[in-house]
Amino acid sequence: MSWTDERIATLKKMWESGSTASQIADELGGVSRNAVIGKAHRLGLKSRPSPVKAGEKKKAAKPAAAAPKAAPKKAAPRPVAKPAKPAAAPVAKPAAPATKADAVPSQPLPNKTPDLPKIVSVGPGGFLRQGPGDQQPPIPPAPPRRLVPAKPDPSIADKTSLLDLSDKVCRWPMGHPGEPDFHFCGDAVNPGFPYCVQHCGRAYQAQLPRGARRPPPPLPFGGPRVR
DNA sequence: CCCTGATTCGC
DNA sequence: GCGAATCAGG
Repeated sequence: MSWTDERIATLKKMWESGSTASQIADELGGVSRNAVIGKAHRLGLKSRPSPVKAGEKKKAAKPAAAAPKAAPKKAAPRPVAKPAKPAAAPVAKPAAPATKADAVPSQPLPNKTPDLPKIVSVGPGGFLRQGPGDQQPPIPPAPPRRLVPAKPDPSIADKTSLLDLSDKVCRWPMGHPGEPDFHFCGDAVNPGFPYCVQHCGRAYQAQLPRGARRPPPPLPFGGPRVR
């Protein structure tokens, strides 16, 4: 599998939405979790709440890690020494949740929250499912108007692509990412929601108890891909 | 054990 | 550039 524009776009969207690398990899298909992470980093995306780095100690004694490695798998001695690179590239935004001490949920308002981990889930086609409340933050700068350029495939020339999403059009996925005709609904949204009225009906179905749940619920175009 | 992301390094 | 192997925290 190669990293096409579409796949990269999906990767970016999902990564920035807080989807895990596994989810992204699974959605894209044909790539491993590691591949996604590797690509994400190469793209310059970085540092979602990483479990390992979250509890960063002040002491950055990194070299210790390399030592125990010694003989990985191949007996090939690795004289390579990559020692001093301490002040690499600190994140522009200092991590908010340094310790559990913070919290202070004193702001239920959906106002502009600085860096709280956005709770976003990914729907059937890799779209962003967001709470109606926090629709506002995610698309502040209305990007340059693009009337369907950069879309080599004529079959989706008039469709709503991943890049054409705005807070005014329905984000319901039609098809699956990576497929040639993948696009979004694009209808006018139900105000306050990411979807049009019709798709809101699908997106916000009440969750029934497990026992009483209807197995074959309506899903867009066959629902999630089966693998 | 499972999960997560980060990093390294051979390809 | 890619991603498996590896590391490391939860």
